[in-house]
Amino acid sequence: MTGASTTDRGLPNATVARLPLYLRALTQLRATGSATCSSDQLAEATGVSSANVRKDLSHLGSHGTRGVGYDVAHLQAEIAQAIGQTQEWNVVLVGAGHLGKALAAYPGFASRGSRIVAVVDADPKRLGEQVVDGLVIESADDLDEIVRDRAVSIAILATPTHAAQDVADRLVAAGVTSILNFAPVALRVPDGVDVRQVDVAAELQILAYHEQRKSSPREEAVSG
Amino acid sequence: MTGASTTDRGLPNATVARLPLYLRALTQLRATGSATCSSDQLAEATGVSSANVRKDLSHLGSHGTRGVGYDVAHLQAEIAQAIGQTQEWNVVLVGAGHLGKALAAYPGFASRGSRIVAVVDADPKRLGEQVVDGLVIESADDLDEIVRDRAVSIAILATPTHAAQDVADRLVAAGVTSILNFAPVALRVPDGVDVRQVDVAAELQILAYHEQRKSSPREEAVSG
DNA sequence: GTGTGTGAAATAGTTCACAGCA
DNA sequence: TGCTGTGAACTATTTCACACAC
Repeated sequence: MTGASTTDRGLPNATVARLPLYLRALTQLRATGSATCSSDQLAEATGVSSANVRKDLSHLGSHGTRGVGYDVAHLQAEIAQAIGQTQEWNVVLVGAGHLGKALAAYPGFASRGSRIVAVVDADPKRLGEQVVDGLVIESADDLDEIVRDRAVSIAILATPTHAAQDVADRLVAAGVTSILNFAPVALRVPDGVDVRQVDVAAELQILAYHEQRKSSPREEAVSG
Repeated sequence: MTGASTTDRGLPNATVARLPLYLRALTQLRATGSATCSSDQLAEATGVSSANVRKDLSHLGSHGTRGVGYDVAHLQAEIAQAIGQTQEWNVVLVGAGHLGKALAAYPGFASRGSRIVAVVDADPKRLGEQVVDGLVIESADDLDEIVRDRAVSIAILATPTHAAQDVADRLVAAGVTSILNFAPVALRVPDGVDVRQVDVAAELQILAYHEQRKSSPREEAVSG
């Protein structure tokens, strides 16, 4: 079976996770003036195999031209449509510590479909502080109002670990249905709410595992 | 086939990616004074299914006790061993912008096996600036020396996008064999070098895809 | 009873390899 | 001739379900 039933428009998760990469690559290609590109070029630019690129794009029902490749502008528009980049998504950022401020200042969101419309923090001492042009730290008590008034559906959680679950509960109660969580804790959320986890220390631990294997002596042919 | 041949000690990648979660959960359990725990408890704490927990742990050749569960301290030690947390890993952080500084200040690395031993930046104006107790921004020109003298094998890349590939090349040349890359670009590295990618904007785009599906009208039973 | 360990089944994802169209 | 689109094969991962040890 194909991983998505005939009646729903759903793409395989693995494909969805790669669409942003293709979009990035296409934007670059477009800037260089290329009108078309092959699956090999996209593979080169994204680190995905070319067969995998073609399979992914075929899930979009996309139309490349045999012998030629894909029309860059057209494919870009198709992917943008598929992942909802035809609109901007309003995001609330919770937690204005070092990481929160760094994320608030990150210039890469706007060009990729997301806009941080509020930064909130629980610490009264931080209220009113300007983190970046047009963004002033607001009170976490106003989350409900902010989420509703500014049509927020996505939140970034950059709070201390101990506060994360509580904040998540309040975000969900206020109507947020997607959370990007930087706190190293598994959030419990109701069905219908998506959580994606970014755990930098865990990433390093995964790398450490492979490092350890690289340096340990080869052990082959145990029995033959 | 099992995904790892009999002759190599390798764990499935999916399992490796979850070991840090189990370790985190076990550390917490230990703090609460629990001497043993069941796969259900670990499942609860990590968001992984209990069957999956048991399968993962069985790959370690781990010994739980039927009817009882796992010995928390013992399992913790076994996982720590498996992912190389019996030693500390020295990490160089490249790029001391907002994100780099936030990462340098992050307190969660030390307790999870990694230590940032240097922060470097290409901007001469930043040299000498103290980012955190004991860490002063050094010149990117000294990367070679730093990597060699401080036994660094893992690097965190928090540079602007346009500089990332160049820095990666130099890191690899200096002997780094694992890179955690925050720049939104697919790094080209030789075989034997591991790269893990963190792309926050892409994460938001993935969430946006699911948001879009939630709000769009249900389309079911196309034909019957 | 209780909860692990594990084959077997089910599902998900990737790669192969080639027909077919420009 | 070049490159897409895709069934089929392969590989990876998760879930099931239950024998077995405590």
